[in-house]
Amino acid sequence: MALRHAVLAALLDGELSGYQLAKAFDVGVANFWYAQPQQLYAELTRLEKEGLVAGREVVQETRPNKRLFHVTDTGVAELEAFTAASAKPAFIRDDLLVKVQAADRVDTDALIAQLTDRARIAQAKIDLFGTLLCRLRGDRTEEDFLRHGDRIGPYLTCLRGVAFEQENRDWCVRTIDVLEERRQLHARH
Amino acid sequence: MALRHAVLAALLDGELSGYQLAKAFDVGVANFWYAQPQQLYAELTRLEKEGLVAGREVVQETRPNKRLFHVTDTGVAELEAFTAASAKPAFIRDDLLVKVQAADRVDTDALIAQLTDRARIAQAKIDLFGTLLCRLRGDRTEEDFLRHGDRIGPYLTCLRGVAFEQENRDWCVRTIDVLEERRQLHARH
DNA sequence: CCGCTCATGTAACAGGTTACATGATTTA
DNA sequence: TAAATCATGTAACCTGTTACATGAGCGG
Repeated sequence: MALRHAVLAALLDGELSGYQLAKAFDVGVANFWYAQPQQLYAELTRLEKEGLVAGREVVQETRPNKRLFHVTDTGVAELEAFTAASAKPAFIRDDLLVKVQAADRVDTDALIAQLTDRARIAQAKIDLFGTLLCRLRGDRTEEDFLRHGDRIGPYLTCLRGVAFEQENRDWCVRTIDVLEERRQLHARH
Repeated sequence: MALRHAVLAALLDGELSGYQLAKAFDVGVANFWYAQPQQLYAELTRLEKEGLVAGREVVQETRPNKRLFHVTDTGVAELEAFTAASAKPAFIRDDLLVKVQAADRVDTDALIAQLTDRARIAQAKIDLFGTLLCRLRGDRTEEDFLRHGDRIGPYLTCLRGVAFEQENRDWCVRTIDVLEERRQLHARH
């Protein structure tokens, strides 16, 4: 069960409702973990039952009531133990790469379209993460912030996200180039 | 069900036994998909039942007999359909990044050790993929191979793997630097 | 003789995905 | 008036992981 730790790590930045947490898992947290809202609601319930997070009801008038959760001391201890335990190597599972692996035997038109799309999405994420990084470090330089900032965890993971998406985009563009050039060469036959 | 397509794509390069396929999923295929041997044996059985791959028994004397599988025409058609369908965006799920997200609140010693380890593993993969790329392109230059080679799918995915692991390694090293510098600053208090 | 490679699986369990469900308010 | 946002879940299903199981040959 690993989602729980991602939730705990995400909640370190402050109280969040299930809904807000789901939003966080759509942007910044998506750098290191992906989860659907349903999973998060279920996980929050479990974590609360085990005392790793605590929630408080917030009554709203124009909106449905919500419950804001924060990490308890037990929760922090759990994160501590998790961090001390050795991490298993991360692995990639990407449909698009499977398709590229098969590129020699299948129609490349649809593939090029998907690579184009992926490159566009990657660029959007790069832009998003860029503004996120600016917001996190405020008016300090990156060096200064990383040396003296209070909360650098999210910044570091975001740096990783930017690098990942840049590489993602560049690889897509390169692959599109290769496939298109080959298509032209093939057409001349 | 996506493992099936990864298996089909991996089998495009030639007949493989379940055991050999497991080896492939440990090296080259690991660039785009990860799976355990048990999964592969089960998946091969299913794929054979559905006629997407076909196996033939190879009797061996000094070794246990094995069954070599290849993709059937139906299997290629399935891959074709899979490639045409739109890919959902890939996502990352990495324990180590969760730990870095929480880095401000937990002990960093164990974390630095894990980052060091990860950097080492990444470097090993870079080296491995480097030799793999050389083997795939033979004596041709990369440009030449990508333009005129028969089977560029595995090469392209491997390029992606190299870029990913380089970025991985660099980010680990950078993060270690940051955490160690902060530790020294903190120690002076 | 111990551990590695070849070679293939089963069974129980944990975890994740998809589909379904509800309902009020704000914005275009 | 249609769509998006806020807010929370349940249930069925699919997938993946962990543990267990077997057995022969080869190399140090």
